[in-house]
Amino acid sequence: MVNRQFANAVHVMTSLALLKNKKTSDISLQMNSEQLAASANTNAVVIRRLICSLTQAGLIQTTRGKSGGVSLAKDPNDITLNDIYIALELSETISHSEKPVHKDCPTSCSMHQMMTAISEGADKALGKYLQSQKLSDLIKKIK
Amino acid sequence: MVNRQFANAVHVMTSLALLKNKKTSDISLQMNSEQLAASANTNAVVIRRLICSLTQAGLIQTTRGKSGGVSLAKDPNDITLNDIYIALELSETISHSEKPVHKDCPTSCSMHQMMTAISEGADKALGKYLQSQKLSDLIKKIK
DNA sequence: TCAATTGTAATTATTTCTGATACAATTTAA
DNA sequence: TTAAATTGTATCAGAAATAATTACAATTGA
Repeated sequence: MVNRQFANAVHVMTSLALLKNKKTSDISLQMNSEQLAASANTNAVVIRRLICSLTQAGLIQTTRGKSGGVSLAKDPNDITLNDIYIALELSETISHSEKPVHKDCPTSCSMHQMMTAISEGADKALGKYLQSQKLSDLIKKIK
Repeated sequence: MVNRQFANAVHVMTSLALLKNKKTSDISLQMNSEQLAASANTNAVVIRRLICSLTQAGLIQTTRGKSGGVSLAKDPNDITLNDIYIALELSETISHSEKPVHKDCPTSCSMHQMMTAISEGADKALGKYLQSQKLSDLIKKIK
């Protein structure tokens, strides 16, 4: 139940990676947020917000102003899904309540700490998997 | 970003497991939805909804009517967090859009299939971790 | 200087999740 | 046999999270 941001970010990165691999011409290997939004069937601002996160993480480069746009900053072979996931700074995979505990209930008193540990373990497991998925491998499956 | 259901279900199972381990008396080793709701600081109906899922999965037993309630159906040593997770039949960990694709865009055309594969991999990784966490181990950490 | 673009704030709309009320079905206990 | 307590479930209301939209400042190339 990770939200759509991640899927959209993967979409953006995939598009840019495919573009980077097109060595056939000298066209500027960048796309703008409108094009990316059209491809991902969402709004350009949604894409631009993702772009900010991905830029800060060093995964893409952006240029502002006229004829600006976005391009991949690294080789697809050096980018994993975990890099993308981390870039978005999403909240923990397994959420749990911050509600007050019942001090006379051992379970209630221990749950928060317990769920934090479980959540960390889950994040770690998820991260390990995502780290095994290179962007370069993903784009091989396209067309 | 798995929703609170899972945390609440773990809470319920933990409470019941602790109760089952109390061998000190012959009191009926069951709790009702009101007690569980109080412990988890939520509504009794929320708990009853979880109870239904957990019962159908064979993890707990419920008895209806006066002096009814809920008790653990198996040994905590034979229950993992994955059993609980599966019981809830939550949607996939990584969600992605069902929106129409742009047929002239290779990325758009491939994304759904790609994200489905990624999501399955993530679910599998998460499941493997959750399977390693036994309820019996969790309750050892309490008090 | 103008047009195109990113960056970002603010607002609205939509979706998802939780909480609450109500009541039928069941079953025990008095 | 009747009353009370409980699960099971439907339905609605409210809250919270997410996504979409509008608007505009900042930037930069042509």
